[in-house]
Amino acid sequence: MKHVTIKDIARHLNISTSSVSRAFNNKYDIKKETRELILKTAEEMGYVPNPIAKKLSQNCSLNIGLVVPEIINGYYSKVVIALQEFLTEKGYQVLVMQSDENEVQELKNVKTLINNMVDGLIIAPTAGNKNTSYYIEKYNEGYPIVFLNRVSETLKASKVIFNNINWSFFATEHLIKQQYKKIYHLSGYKNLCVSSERAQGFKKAMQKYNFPSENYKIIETGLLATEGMNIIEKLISSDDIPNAFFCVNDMVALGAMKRLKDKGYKIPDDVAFVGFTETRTAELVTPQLTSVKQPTFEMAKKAGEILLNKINNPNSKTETAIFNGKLNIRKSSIR
Amino acid sequence: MKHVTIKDIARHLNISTSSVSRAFNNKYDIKKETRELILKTAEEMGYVPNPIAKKLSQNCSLNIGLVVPEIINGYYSKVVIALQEFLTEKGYQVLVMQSDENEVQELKNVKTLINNMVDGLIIAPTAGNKNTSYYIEKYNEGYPIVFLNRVSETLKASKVIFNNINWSFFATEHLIKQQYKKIYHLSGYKNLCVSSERAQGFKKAMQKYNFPSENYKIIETGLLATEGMNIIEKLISSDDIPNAFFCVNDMVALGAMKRLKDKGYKIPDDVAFVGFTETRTAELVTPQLTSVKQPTFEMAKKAGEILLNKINNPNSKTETAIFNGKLNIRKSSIR
DNA sequence: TCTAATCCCGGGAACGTTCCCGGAAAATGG
DNA sequence: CCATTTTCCGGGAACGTTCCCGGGATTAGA
Repeated sequence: MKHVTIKDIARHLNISTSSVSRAFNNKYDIKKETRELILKTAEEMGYVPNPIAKKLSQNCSLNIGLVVPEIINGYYSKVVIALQEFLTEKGYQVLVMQSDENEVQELKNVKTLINNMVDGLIIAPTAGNKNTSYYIEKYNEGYPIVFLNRVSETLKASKVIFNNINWSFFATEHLIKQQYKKIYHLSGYKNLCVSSERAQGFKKAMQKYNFPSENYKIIETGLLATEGMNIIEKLISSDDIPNAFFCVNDMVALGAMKRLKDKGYKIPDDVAFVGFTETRTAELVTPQLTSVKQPTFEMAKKAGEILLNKINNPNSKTETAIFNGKLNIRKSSIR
Repeated sequence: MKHVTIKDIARHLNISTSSVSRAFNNKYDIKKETRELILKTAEEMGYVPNPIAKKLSQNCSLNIGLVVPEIINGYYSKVVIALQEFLTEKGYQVLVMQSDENEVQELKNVKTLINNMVDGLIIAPTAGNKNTSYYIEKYNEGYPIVFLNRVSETLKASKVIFNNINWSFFATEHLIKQQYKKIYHLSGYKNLCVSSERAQGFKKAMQKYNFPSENYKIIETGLLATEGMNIIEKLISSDDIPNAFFCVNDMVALGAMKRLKDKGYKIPDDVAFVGFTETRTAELVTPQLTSVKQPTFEMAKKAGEILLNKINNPNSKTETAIFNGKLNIRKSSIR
């Protein structure tokens, strides 16, 4: 288990450690032959560079911190994978922490990561803005941070976001064109920007198509399937079921759909559904769920690119990337 | 952004760096008052220890490598979270890599992690055994490795596994007791031990209850929903649909169920379903899917415990933990 | 042929800890 | 009061790299 080091190679070849180091870092001031000799004997001696020593001497950790709300959520597990792949290839390691939709936990995670000397952070914040000011402070101090997905367009920091307003507008428009006359929006937490943006898009569509205010409604629920179920219970008991639901995400849609089906409603004949942030499950339920697909991989990768750029080039400008998606129309929303 | 170090504190208090180090590591040979003084001024000066230097000097990385087939799979995202929580609390960091059900990728991941000097590895191997011999070799050299979930009971290494045989026996028995007379098992890859174990459990039940061989069948599919869908197509075209399916996992069950529903079959009246490794979706489809729930968190945590024990106590014995689960009976399998 | 530039390489400090060793001061024992 | 132990602390090497500095050898320029 004893590791062979740069010194062993130097001693073995009777040269200096500097030269060995130079050979590995492909520096200019080394003769081609000696470089090749060093690499060859290093290979033979089974040398692998010690990343920890390297980190200490260059004082950077080559670690990137990633904070997401919930890994079990398919969206964020894709984010994790995408960044994992992208950053590993660039020589970085990714430390993932989840905040469980809890601001206190989130801040704790970020501080843990900073204390562990990550070279930069990618954060998909939870609802609420209690921590944002702290992050912005760090960001303004020059600490490389990129916000992903859950952050408002007005935030003054590098970020990668989805065009929620437009795509929830399109999703709603689709329902309108299918001639559904009474449409409710099941919204997420009010203080979560993606929720409010999606609600805005919904409202915009309602107004553009002159829906009378008694024919649409925005109901705040949450992000979980159970919350979709609960709201249906309430609506049924107050006999207030519309023709169609546009939901803040697939989970809420699936929960609501499930409960309505159990109560004997026919989907989409009695009630139509459109979700958001397409999940794997969307295609496994009956009827299949119409949903807005986001380019998750691309968004995550972009966040990685912006972050690395900031790390390698500290006074690079604040960057904002806004992505568009695709409305996958399935049986849950067509007559 | 300049970090304050142990030396700064030493200089400021006019003491040695050794003492400062001792104060932080709570070593015995330091006076209580000086220790408190040091901690206090360190706090005031905003000192945070540099983990990289610590790692170098103790030559251990305090990193644990975790290799899973697929993070997007709900089971493994739970594993990731559980280990993340457990190991972070113990002062370790977790580096997660996914192998995408690909042996080559898996080996590459493991080697990357080893080169990055992880102190130990937790591996949930993909199907096939090409890499296992390499891992066992490392294990026998004393490298701390714990296998999780996907590994046969006969493997001579520390491992945490689920009692697949018994619980697929119970699941099958449940279908038998519901009076289903013709039951097929949709199995995963043949060379994946969890698949073959689950098939064994199924067969055991069939034999115990004296099912004639024309009334049961084991069909090899895969682990994905689409594979469940495809097999149904085939069975329908050869007019070979049984009364009940016991499936290797929920995804296959959900795919198969979906396709049967689309073709007009009633679940569970025409065909019943039981899955395995309960997913979130199990409760969102109609009818809800009966499934075997595994104690994922506990299993992952146990793997972490065994690993840490091995790291801190290199000649600790090989350990095997076998877990049991629970059959959650829902509408998809009751008359 | 002499000077200046270029090319290589070695020496050694630095990164921020831990930890071993030895010694001074204090406490203990008789 | 002296010898011995205990308590506490400082010095400095070590961990394995990188990187700056300087100097010798080689080449280029006239």
